[in-house]
Amino acid sequence: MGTPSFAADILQIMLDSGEVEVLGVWCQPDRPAGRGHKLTPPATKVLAQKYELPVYQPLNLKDPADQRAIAELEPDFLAVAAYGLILPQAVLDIPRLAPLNVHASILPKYRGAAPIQRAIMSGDEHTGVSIMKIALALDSGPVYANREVQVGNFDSGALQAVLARAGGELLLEIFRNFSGLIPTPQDEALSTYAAKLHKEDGYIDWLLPSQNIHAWIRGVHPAPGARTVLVLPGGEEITLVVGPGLPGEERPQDIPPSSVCILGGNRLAVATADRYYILNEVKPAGKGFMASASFINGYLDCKSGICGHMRKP
RNA sequence: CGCGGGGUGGAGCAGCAUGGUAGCUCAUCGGGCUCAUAACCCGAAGGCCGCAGGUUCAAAUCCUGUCCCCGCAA
Repeated sequence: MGTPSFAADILQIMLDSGEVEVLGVWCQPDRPAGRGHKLTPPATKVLAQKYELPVYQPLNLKDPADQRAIAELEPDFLAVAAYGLILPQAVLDIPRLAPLNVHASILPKYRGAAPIQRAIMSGDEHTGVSIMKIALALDSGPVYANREVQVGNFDSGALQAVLARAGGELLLEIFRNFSGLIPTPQDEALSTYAAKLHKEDGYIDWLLPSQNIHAWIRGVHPAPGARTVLVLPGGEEITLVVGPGLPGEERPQDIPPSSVCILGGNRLAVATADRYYILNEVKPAGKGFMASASFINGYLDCKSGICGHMRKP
């Protein structure tokens, strides 16, 4: 049971293993999405159909008929990842062995909707995946196992793929050794909550040190995206979404933070509290991502010195 | 019928309301300067202006149709 690509990646691992019999796939109903509001199927559904697996898309799982449909399959496990629905106790009681959830953090830290992003934004050096028995309260069940992953220089999109793989493999291990496993209750006192990200969370504060900015941008990339507004000397403003870049050389005294400069090698840089932050790619409003050198060529007049400054949207 | 932006030499853009020599910043190639360079100077190549019709003496520019791309929102 799961809906977005994180869940689809894990499902793919189950299918590739050949060790698991997937009885059915549950995901949220197709929703109008994308340009023109075309009805779009979730990632897991697309994958399930490719393998001709039965797909179920109930609005919720409160209807006894939908619950019965699950029960009739007589599953050993329920494996859930980013499903986006609350499972009633009646559903949790169905599997013969256990209802399991793959969560992209080392619980009890980062319960909730955006564990990957929040871990990166906080500058954590590592995070991971946990697999726990599902309880009624959000992400609170006792943990069977977890696996750490280095955050490194990943952004959320890339780290999600890494965590999905780790989660899938861990899930397989649990399936294999389930009879010997005893889950460990979470320490409630240590729990933290990773709230869903909103667009405003992507607004960059250029007055922070470059490392914090670097972590922040990677955390919110690619969704909801790191946003800022470039104010040109003439007063014209360009709204930008920026991709992850790199901290650069130290900021000279006479360049105030949030100034935008072009450094040697045609690099687009923003002054922060301590260093320059070098932008690799940038997306002007209404356009796609482009190399920052291309942006300079097409949008900026100046070749050196301060070419403008950034402000929050 | 959700809202919007765009298709112009390899890249990113300007030009289009007031039709009439194809522009800018890069990249590329050649030459020069320099101990040297991603710096600087000089020069060159490279475009049927998405496609199809229409209006006109004349269309990148106006009109119609068509294809493709992208962003937002969810």
